[in-house]
Amino acid sequence: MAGRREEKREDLKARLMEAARERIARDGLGNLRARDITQDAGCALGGLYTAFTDLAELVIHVNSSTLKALEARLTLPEARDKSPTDRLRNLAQGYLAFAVEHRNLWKALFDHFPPDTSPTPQWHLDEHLFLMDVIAEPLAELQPDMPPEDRAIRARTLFGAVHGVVSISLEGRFVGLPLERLAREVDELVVTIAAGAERRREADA
Amino acid sequence: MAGRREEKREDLKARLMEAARERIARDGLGNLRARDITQDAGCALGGLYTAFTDLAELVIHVNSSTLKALEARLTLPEARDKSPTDRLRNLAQGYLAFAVEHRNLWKALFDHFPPDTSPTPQWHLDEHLFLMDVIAEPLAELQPDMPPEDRAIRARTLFGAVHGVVSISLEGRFVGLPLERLAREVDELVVTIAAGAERRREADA
DNA sequence: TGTACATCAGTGAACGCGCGTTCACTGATGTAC
DNA sequence: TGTACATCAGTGAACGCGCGTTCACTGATGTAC
Repeated sequence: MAGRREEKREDLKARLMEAARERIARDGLGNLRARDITQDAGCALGGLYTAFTDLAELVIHVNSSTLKALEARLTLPEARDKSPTDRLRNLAQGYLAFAVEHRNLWKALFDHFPPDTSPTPQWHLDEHLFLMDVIAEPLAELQPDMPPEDRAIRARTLFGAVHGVVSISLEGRFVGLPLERLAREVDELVVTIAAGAERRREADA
Repeated sequence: MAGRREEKREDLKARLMEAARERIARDGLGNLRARDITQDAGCALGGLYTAFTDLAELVIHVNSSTLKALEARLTLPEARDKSPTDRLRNLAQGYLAFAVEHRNLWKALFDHFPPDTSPTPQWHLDEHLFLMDVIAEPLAELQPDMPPEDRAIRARTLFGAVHGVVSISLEGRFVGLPLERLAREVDELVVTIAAGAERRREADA
């Protein structure tokens, strides 16, 4: 049977990714060790380097799958026909929920800086862009006359604002807030920004 | 002459801190090495451990001085008698300017996580609080009826939002924005939030 | 289908090195008289 | 003020170890006939 090799290879890759994912989720990216991963995956230490060029590449693949999971979480059809403001609110709450539930995987998205010798590949950088698109879409409805370029920047700003509020609470430099309270802060922030956008549209008209 | 020893000791501490500060500012916290610091400071490697318990403690002292510099930048008397909204705008622009000008020192404030064996001391955690106070003060003027506890939380949210927008641009995961454009985004965000607060006050009244 | 050879994925002991921290030593500072 | 001794800040070579990566080997998979 042809492809037995490729089959095993894919299986090894999958086991390594799953092991790395679980290690990161449990102990955080900073405590990720090649030896732990390969042990969990049931292969020798060197096996990692037959499946991936190095540990950094494996982490990028884990982050890639985390981004896909986040995307799935944020594009649930539930909010399809709500108002743009409510869709933005849903996005923010979804982002918060995802960050809380997968704290370490979510942190790894922002904490992984591979060395200059093997920088993050473009295909992975591009994977972040869906976040901007998914935000830009309700924004377009709120302010249809805004040029798409400005809208893209505004989407980034909105993401940055929500991400910042969530980070500050979950990274633990400052004292933590009860989750419901944090959710309310995020919600009010988004509502305020959305209302601001709408007022700006009216002012322009 | 008494105190010659203490004098030298203080001098060594100061030289080490200055050397560490410059290294972090130039190469970033992640590239900080005990050997580089002591060489720049003109002492032996072991000298670091007579002045500080370990490298992490030295970094905390550098971060402490960075926070003091930030505080000085944010409490300039220039905006004393402006409107609360304008004072918030000034704070945000000052924060952005500081982050841009001292990017690596500013990053170090958020990137330094000492090991569990010697966690960040309380006195240093407390040093972050001035940020909240300095934001809470204009907020109090915007919404005098808001309970101080909620105000503290709201200050944190506002800080998180501005910090997030600034971070996203300066940490370079996403494509960079021209500084003026970034400044405008931050400004509009603050104006929007301040206006939202004011409208909320009017609604309550 | 079976046998002989070729390939190459996977193995795991060994490498290498970066780097924080230690510690036996010494020479400058402080103390006693 | 000067001398003898005590202290201890500062020295820097050596330690130690964590950990990513390599590489000579081997056994499973693939190919040829």
